[in-house]
Amino acid sequence: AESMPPAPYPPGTLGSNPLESWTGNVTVRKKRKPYSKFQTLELEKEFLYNAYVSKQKRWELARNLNLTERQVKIWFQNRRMKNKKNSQRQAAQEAAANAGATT
Amino acid sequence: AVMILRSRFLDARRRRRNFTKEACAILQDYFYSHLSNPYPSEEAKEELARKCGLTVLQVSNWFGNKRIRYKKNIGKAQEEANLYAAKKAAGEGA
DNA sequence: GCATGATAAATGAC
DNA sequence: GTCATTTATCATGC
Repeated sequence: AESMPPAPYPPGTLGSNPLESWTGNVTVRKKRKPYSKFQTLELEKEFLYNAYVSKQKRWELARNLNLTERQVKIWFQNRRMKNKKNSQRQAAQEAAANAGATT
Repeated sequence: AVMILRSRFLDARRRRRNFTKEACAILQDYFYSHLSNPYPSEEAKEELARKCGLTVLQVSNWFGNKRIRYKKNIGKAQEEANLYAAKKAAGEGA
């Protein structure tokens, strides 16, 4: 089975080729803007304290870093995913090392 | 200066290596064979990863980059790549 | 000098 | 909340 494309596809508004309907992503999304070094460092410091930020803390961070609460929330979500990904990567490397050592 | 040293071993982008031609051929073959829905399932990704000697994450990255970069080239020379799968399939059939 | 792989913001499904 | 994505950006290969 195949995965479903994540974005909603309004009917009839897609590309010319019916074979490639997935190319018609009509969602209007904000352009990605990298955060400043200061913003990233402050967020990282708070993430080190706890991976889940309270609403109160989120409000303070948003105000101090000139971000929206939504941006702070999403940053922590992405940061947790990054953490998990790195953990899995490290675990896989260790498993490979052990497999090589046991032979 | 400090951050440059930090990222030098933390960032995998520094360790980036191009995939082998065999791996790229396998990935492109799947991509152009599923142009109507180039979203491989987790199982398909694992199989592609095994055949290509890559990780599932690398396969996901490749399809993500391929989809967006294919989309940006529609109307240009990218459509010529459609012939890639078509001719290959025809060649195998014959 | 761009092609390419990996990552950082941002969205949507569930 | 997670998580597979989209998209722009980054860093590298050649």
